[in-house]
Amino acid sequence: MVRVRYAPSPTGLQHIGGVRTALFNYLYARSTGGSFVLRIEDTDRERYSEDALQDIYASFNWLGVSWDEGPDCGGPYGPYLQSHRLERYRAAADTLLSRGWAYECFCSPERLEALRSEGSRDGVVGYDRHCRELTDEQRFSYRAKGITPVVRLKIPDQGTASFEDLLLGTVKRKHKDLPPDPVMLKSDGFPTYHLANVVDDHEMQITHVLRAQEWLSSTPLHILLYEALGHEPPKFCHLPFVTGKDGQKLSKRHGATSVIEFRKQGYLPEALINYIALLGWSYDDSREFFTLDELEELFTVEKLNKAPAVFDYKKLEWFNGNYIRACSDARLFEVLSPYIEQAGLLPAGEQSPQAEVVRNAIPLVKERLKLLSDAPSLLRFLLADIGDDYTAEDLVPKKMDTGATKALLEAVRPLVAQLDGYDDESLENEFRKVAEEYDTKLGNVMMPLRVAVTGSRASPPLIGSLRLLGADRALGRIDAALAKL
RNA sequence: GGGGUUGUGGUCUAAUGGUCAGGAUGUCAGACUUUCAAUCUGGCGAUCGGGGUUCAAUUCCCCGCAACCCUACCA
Repeated sequence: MVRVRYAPSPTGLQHIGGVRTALFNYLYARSTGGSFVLRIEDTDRERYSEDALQDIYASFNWLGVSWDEGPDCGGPYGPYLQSHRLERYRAAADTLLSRGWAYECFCSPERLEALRSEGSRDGVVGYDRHCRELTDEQRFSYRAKGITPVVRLKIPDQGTASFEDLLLGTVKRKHKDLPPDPVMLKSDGFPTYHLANVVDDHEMQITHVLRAQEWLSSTPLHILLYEALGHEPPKFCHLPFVTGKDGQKLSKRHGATSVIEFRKQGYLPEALINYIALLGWSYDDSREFFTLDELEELFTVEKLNKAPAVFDYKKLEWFNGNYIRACSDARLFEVLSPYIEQAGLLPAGEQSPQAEVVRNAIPLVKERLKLLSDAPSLLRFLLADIGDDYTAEDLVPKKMDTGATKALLEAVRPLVAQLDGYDDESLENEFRKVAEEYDTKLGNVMMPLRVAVTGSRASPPLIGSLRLLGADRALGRIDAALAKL
C-alpha cells in the first residue's frame, strides 16, 4: 500500500514548484490506489504564517487536489501539524542521545556566527563539533548559567550512506561529506526539518517520498537518522527543479509564482494542472492534453524526467486558451464575471441587463481569450462609453481619405438602423453591395464601422457585436464618429 | 572552498549503438477571414565540448565546461 505525503511549511504562498511536488505525490497515490497525506511542517516559529496555512487549503481546493489525511480532515496517523507533535521529536532526540548518536550543544548563536564567517574566509564551513565531547560537569555548568542546549547528531567520520532513488538510481555519500553534526532539536524545543521529517515519515508509515531535488543532499543524512533510530527508510524520488527563463529558481521576477496569483491573472485550474504535470513528466511523444482524472490514471514515476524544467508562461497561456475554448458558455460566464465586475463594467449579481449582454457575448469572445482577465477589455465596448477610445485617424482605413470614410459610414448607417430586419448573411451581403458601390473592399466598409462602434480596430465579429449593442446605441456611435471626421 | 545533480531546437519534451533525431509551444511566412483571434499550410531552429570503445555514439565510458542545489537553532 503506497502512502505518500506533501509536507509544505506555512511560510509563504503556495509556490508553483511546491504545487508540482504535491501534484506528483497526489498522482502517484491515485495511480497506485494509495493514500495521499498532507502534513504541515510548521516547526519554524519565526516564519510561520496563518495566512500561508489558509493559502495551502485554498490553493489545492481550487486546483481540485485533495488529500486522504491531513490537519483539516484528520486520519489515523495524526496529528498532521508538526507543532502538535513536539513530544515525539523530543522522544526521538532522547533516543538519539541515549544511544550515543547525539549530544547536547551549548554554543551561542554568536559563536556559531563567528565560526561561519571565519570558515567562509578559509573555505571551510560547518560546525566545529566544539561540544561533542563535553563532560557532565561542563554540561552542568552551562545549564547552571541558564543555557538551553540544542541536540546535534553525531555524524560518523567513517562510512557511507547509500540509497536507491527511484529516478536517479543509486546515490552514495560518504559520511564525512555530510554537514558536521547538524542540529536535530532546537533550543526552543522544536525539531529541525531533518528530525521532524524522518520521525513523521516513519510514524505516518510513508512508503515513498517524492520531493524536490534540493533535498537530495540531505537525504544521506536522513538515511543515517533512520538507521540511528532503528527505522526502515522509505523509498525516495527526487524531482527536478522548476526554474525561470534564466535557470534561476522561479521567482516573482519571472512572473506569477503562487497559485493565488495565477488564479487572479485568469488561469483556469485545469490549464495549470495540465501544464505543471508536463514539467518534468511526459506521457509519450505526442499527447499533451490531460485532465486531472486522466493524470490520476496515467501518471508513472518511470516517465519522470531528470533535467530541470524552465517554466514557460507562454505555453501555459496557450493551454489556458485551449481550456477556455473548451468551457461551456455557462461556465465561462461564471468564471469571467468576477473580472468584468472588478473592472466596474458589470454590477454584481446575475440578473442585470449587462449580465445578459455578457452572456450573449461569450460565444463571440471565447476564442479570443487567453486569460480570463482579458475579458473586460474585449467586452468594454458593450458595457461602457467608447468615445475617447479612438481618434478620427483610427476611423480612416489605409489608402483612404476622410471624405470617403465619411461617405461609407453614411452609406452604412441605414443598414445598421435596419439591423433587426436582416439575418447575418444578408446583412453582410448588404455591406458588400455598399463596398461595390464605392468600388472598394468589404474590409474598408467594415473597418470604419468597427472603429466607430467598438472603439478599436480589433474587435469581435462586427455583425454580432452590432446586434449585442443594439441598433440605437450603434447609430449613436456612428453619429459620434461622423462628428469626429 | 567542499559535496551533489543535470545537460536534445529559445522553451517543454520523444526516441535510438545505424534511414530525413519525432511532437508541442514560441517565432517567421502564407492561406482563410470582416479586424483581431481561432484554424490550416509551410520555413527557421537541437543532441554542451573534447577524447575513447565501436564498422557505426546523441545514446556506452572518461575528462572538461556550464547551470543549478546543499554546505542555518529555514524548510
